Amino acid sequence: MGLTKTEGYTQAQIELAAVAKVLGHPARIAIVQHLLEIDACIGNDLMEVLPLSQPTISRHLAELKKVGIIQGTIEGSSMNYCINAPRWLEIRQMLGGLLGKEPGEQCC
Amino acid sequence: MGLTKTEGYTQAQIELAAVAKVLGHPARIAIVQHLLEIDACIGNDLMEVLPLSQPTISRHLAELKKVGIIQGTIEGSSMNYCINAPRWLEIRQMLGGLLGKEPGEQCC
DNA sequence: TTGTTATATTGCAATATTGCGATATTGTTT
DNA sequence: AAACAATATCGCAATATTGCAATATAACAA
Repeated sequence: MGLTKTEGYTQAQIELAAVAKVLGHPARIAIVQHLLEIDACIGNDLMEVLPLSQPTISRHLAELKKVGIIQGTIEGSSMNYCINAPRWLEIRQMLGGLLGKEPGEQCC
Repeated sequence: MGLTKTEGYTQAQIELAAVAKVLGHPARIAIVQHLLEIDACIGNDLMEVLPLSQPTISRHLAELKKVGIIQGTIEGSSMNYCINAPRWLEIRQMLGGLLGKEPGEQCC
């Protein structure tokens, strides 16, 4: 099918998975790391950072934007992408909530 | 293509993405949460927790195992899956290292 | 041995993802 | 206006993912 079932899960589980999924690609990890590093970024800079073509980078940026990790504003004829700070803190909470749980004793 | 390029990224980026990717599905999120909750788990319990068939659950378990999030030991005729504690702490470090970075001033 | 239980694997169909070249689109410059 | 720059979208091909039914496998029970 290729289509993920959404019935039977909590909204929190679905959203957590959606965020993790978007982070599940090295190019998007690299983009996020780069943005966190330099605080602001014009999209084309990424052509020198990533081993991908311009259209492909554009798509990865769109995916990151879809779940709110980054936001972009128009800056003349170029785009100004950066981390969406409030959302980033939200994601930290969400993922942190999962990661923070203790695995307990080794049982098997 | 459908095939993710791996050249041009650091090993850390590739591994981080691989872990995030596996967490990028609500069923696998639910499995991990459930395992963290009850500390141990026999695979078939999941049939009552997830809205999925037995073969599909088995595949999700296999994916979680592939990146080391869970481990399974044979317990008679059933499986005993649980969180791989040392690996879990490793993953917490990896993902935490990314999430912990401050997004800085809102720039756009 | 035969049946039962628990899990894994196979085979398939449907959809999703990834990547790029070509082409829009939009703003800027000359 | 015409050329240029930066980014987005389209169209395509190749591969990946998801899900289930059917089947295999393995341990246990009667």
